[in-house]
Amino acid sequence: MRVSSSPSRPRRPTIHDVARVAGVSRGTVSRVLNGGHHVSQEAADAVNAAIRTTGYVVNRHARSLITGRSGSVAFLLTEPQERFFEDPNFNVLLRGCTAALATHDIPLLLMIAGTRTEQRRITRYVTAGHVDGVLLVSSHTGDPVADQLVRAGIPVVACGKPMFPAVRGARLGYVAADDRDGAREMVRHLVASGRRRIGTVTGPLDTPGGVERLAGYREELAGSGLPVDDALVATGDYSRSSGAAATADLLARCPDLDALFVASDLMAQGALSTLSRAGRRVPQDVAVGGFDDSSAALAARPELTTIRQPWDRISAEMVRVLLAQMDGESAAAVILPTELVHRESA
Amino acid sequence: MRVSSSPSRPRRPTIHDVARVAGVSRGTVSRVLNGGHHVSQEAADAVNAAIRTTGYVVNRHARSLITGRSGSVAFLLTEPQERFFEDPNFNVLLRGCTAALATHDIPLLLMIAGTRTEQRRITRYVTAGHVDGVLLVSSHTGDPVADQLVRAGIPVVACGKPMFPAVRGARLGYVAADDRDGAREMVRHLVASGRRRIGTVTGPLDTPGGVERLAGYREELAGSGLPVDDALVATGDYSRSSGAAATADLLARCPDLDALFVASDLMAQGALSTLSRAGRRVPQDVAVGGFDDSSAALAARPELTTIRQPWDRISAEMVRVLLAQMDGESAAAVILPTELVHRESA
DNA sequence: CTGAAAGCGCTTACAG
DNA sequence: CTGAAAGCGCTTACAG
Repeated sequence: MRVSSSPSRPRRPTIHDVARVAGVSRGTVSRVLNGGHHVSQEAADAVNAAIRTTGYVVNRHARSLITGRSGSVAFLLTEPQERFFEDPNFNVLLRGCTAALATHDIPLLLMIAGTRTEQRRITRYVTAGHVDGVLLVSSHTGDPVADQLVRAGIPVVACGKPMFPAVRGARLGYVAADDRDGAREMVRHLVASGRRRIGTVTGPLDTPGGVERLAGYREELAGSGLPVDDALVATGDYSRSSGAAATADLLARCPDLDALFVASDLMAQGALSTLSRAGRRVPQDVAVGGFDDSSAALAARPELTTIRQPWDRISAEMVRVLLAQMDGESAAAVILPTELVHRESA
Repeated sequence: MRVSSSPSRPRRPTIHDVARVAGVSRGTVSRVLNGGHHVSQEAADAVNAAIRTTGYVVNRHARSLITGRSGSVAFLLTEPQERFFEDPNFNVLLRGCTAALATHDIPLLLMIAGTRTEQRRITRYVTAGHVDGVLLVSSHTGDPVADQLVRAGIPVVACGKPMFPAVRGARLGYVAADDRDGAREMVRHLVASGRRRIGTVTGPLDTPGGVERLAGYREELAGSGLPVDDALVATGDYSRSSGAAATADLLARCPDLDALFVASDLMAQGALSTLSRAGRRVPQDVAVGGFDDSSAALAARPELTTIRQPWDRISAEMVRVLLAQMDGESAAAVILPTELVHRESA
């Protein structure tokens, strides 16, 4: 039975055509394609020449059918979409992962598990083996998708330290910036510049970034001999508007605050506009430190002093660790150092 | 010959298992899977039940091997990466396309053709049939990738009106906002508010957005009986910094300008900071109108009056048109209306 | 080192 | 409506 190919596209050359032109068997062509082991130099040369003259490109579907591997990787977002798509870091991460995978000739499938239906669909798709591994962007507690993928034995590497407990200790790699240390560095900087009433706007406390940066804030304050006052802590959700709202709360509770450590640049933008509306000058009246060093830091007025997360390295490491896991290595955890970027706001 | 499956993952059920459980042949199962034509209700019910009990999921590789279709679509970026990844619209577009395709159970492959090498790799990948269609984000003249894909007969739908001449009239669909009309609307608004020396910062003039918005600016000015002065025109590249630089030029050349139509919100952000550094108040001294209604418009201070591009509809239309093209329909062009969003800057 | 051959899981004319 | 069968393009033990 022949499936008629559309008339516009001529039949693409197959391994059989290459074999004929090279004067060898299809098995030999395949061996050349797969590393060239157990093939004489002569045969290999003939095959490579034939590949060139025929314009042969491997049919990945046929290959996948027999190897059982798809040759592709998913980039999976299980957050509510808005949050991450609003985040300038997301772009950097996505671009970095795409580029790193391209190096290995592995296409990236973008998947967004916003709704329950989508989650089910994606879980089915991935566990059906349509993808060899998953780069996961999701840091919330009890992510059912991540949980199921890991249980199903799919290699998964998360961005940020995973918090879903069911999975802890399982075959789940991750790559994260050193959130706690970064937060400490920022608070240290604020203290060193003479601030004494330092508030913080945290990320969601069911995310590692939320928890760890708050912990770093508290540790550094305590280490500096400053009181740790819960009235100085407000929680946001990483969005600009939540940063504005949290800052308004803080200002109402502690009118005397003279510095703010905000757990993301985007929230810091919101903090800046609340401060400006309240007539507080930055940094003279209130110093503001952000986190991420995303494009939002440069767009802010004044430009944000912030903690740089090495996103380019994070994406490269995520891909490296995932590929290793797909090759059977055990899941690795990689923690990357952060860096203080000094600008105008603190 | 059996490829040993990894011990951790049990063999997945195949069409054969479903057939056995349902008590029918594999052909019948396949027919049910592919629309259920020529199948009795009884058989269909039995098959569906068997699919449920076995947890069967189709093996797409096997299906693709025989149908010759991959069942996936590429989202291809051929711009220098930085520009688009800096653009907040990009996220909206990417998310929208992913969601629209997901509706049809079609995965989106993200491809970035930054370097020459990448372009070659991607062209080979796509023309080899690894993807059934391409959503193209690239508006520059003479894009070699787009050109080759269209020539190879791959269904392609571009975001924005394509400018590469070699391809014009070929099987290339596109979806675009009405750039010219949007520009006219903004200039009309500026004129109506009493502005007389209206400058513009254009996009790159080898992009339709650059060309069309400039044309709209000129048309509306002429229609309003205002002089069209080339000293009032400066060109940017859609980046924030280029908007800042172009505005500085304009201010030097025409210190008396009282309004600015900036062809993107991001560039308008740059314009705003140049204006602020120059001591010009917005909108009192200089009114500033943007274009896009991206998240940058809301982040700007003052908030930007801008032209809204209907990105959600653009992505949905791109997918619709591409799918139609993949089904053999001819390439369509869709122009979507824009809308003035009135905020603080003008 | 190399060829012949089996088989991956599916779809679809072809007969009935 | 339905089954038997061919065949999509590839990889990989198995013999030689």
